[in-house]
Amino acid sequence: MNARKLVLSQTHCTQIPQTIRNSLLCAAVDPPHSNPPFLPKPPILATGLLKSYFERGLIREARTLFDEMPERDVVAWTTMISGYTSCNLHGRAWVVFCEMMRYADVRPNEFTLSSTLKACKGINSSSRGALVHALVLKEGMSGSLYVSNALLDVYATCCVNMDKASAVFHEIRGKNDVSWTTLIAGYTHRGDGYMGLNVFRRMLLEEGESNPFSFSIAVRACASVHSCTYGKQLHAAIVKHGLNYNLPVMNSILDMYCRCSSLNDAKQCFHEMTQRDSITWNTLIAGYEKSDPYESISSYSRMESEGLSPNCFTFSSIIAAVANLAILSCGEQIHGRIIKRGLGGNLELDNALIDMYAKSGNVASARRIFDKMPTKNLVSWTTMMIGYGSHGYGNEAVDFFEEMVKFGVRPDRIAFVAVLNACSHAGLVDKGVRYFISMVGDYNIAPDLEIFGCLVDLLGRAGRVEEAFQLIESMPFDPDESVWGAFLGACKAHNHPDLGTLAIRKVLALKPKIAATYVVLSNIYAADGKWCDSAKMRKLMRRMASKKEAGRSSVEIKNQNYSFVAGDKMGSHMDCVDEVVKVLVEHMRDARYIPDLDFFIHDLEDGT
DNA sequence: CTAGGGTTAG
Repeated sequence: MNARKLVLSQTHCTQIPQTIRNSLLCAAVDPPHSNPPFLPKPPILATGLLKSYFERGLIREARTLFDEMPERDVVAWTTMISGYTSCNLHGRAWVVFCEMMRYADVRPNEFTLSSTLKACKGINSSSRGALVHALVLKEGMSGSLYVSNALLDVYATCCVNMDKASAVFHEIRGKNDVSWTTLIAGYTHRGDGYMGLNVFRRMLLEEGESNPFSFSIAVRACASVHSCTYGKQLHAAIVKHGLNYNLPVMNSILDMYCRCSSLNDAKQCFHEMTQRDSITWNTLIAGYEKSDPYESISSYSRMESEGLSPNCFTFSSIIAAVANLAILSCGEQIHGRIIKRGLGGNLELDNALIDMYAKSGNVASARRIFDKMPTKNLVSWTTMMIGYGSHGYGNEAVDFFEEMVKFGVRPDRIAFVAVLNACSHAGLVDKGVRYFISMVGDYNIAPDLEIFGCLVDLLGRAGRVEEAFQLIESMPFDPDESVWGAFLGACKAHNHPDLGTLAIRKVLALKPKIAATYVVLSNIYAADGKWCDSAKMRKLMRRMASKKEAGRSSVEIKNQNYSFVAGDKMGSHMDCVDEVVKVLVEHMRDARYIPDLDFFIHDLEDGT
């Protein structure tokens, strides 16, 4: 080591553990006698220091030290690569690997290759993974289980399908549980839960051995296919293997019950858990968020009273729950707590807040959050767009979409659904059609049934009913209830009785599951004077509605929340609602709006 | 110096 190196080491050493510092300084002051002076020992100590820097997140220091190292062996290079990936700087890790291959006179070993493959996964690049794959073959490293498993993981997470991953998997001789779990996770994380479960079963048959990792990912697969039956079987197997004391495994079981909407099982599972961490609570809170927002909020207070502090995940769920209930004052309170806890700039939380303010009718506040965000992603833009679109600002929503594209954010399918809905409500038919063409042509997004539904609605609302019908006939999907429903509305609004009759037949053949469909049908019959058919629809609807919990609406009046279902009598509060409705009707008359009484719900008693 | 699992947003 030269003198310059010694000085540098001392400056670096101010922030490192005493033991490393001492050994490094000793090594620098007293070179080992066993080494001849012109053949320096490999920089083992400096590499140890490098690793220590990365563990503490001291990236700049690590880089400076590495740059100053007079001699850098494979281990030093590999430490840089794995150090960067462990700090989530996968791009830099890749650059170091390229530098090593280009300029350094060292050959990569199995450590280097598997660390580099992890970096490829981090930057989501299967092509770079394939490059490393070639190198693996060239270096004769394909026998290394670590390398093969890392390669399998890159292909499983970054490729469009599982072909390459499964090819790698089948070539591994002496597969271990990591190989199996990586394959299962690959299928499961891309939404192919059945295939994931299939591989899991094969693993149990062939391996005869299981591990907690594979169990929790298999449980996740059950959740993704909403199979509570498989989930319960796995739960039983987990108890049998004594894994019901493994916290991550039980968290995944809890999540599975929530996602399968088995809230009673979720509740029981939660109570039986001997150990709970913040993920347990977050899972429960997120699970209740969709079906029982009140319970979600009360779980949150219980979580806090048990001394666990909520994090971004907790608040995201709570904000979503509040958004579903549209209780603005509560949302503002939670927003305050988020700021107090210093979680203000979190991207996902800000996105949830935009949605909450927009759903509570406060589009301006939503926009304020959006404007203040240090970084925005596609979800931020889309949420804001939906906020505009669903409050009658169709033109603003469309402008917003344009601005987003100009900003360099690439829209996905959901963003197109949002902009098409906005066009539909703003009456911008031609623009909407152009967006559809651009979506397919410029963005290479395959339209699905939902997108075709938007298009049918767009054409139908604008009165281009025949075109809408041709579209339904020519699209590569079987139209569902919502497509026919949108079309039916158009037939009625623009007076196309023949196509309307056809649509009615099609809708009824699908045995509708949405109550609103029966309302539309009933009203169409009623408008036509077919009272008997109309009543039949009401009857079918009531029979269906009684099977499931009624959809509740919430309203906030003077800091009081009222929740009610259609047809509810809210007692004395009803007077207040009636008053508001009367005022609204006055406004409508002033604006010379002629109400379409055909759309009024004909609440006929059965048999009339 | 190396590989696999659990919770967020449109």
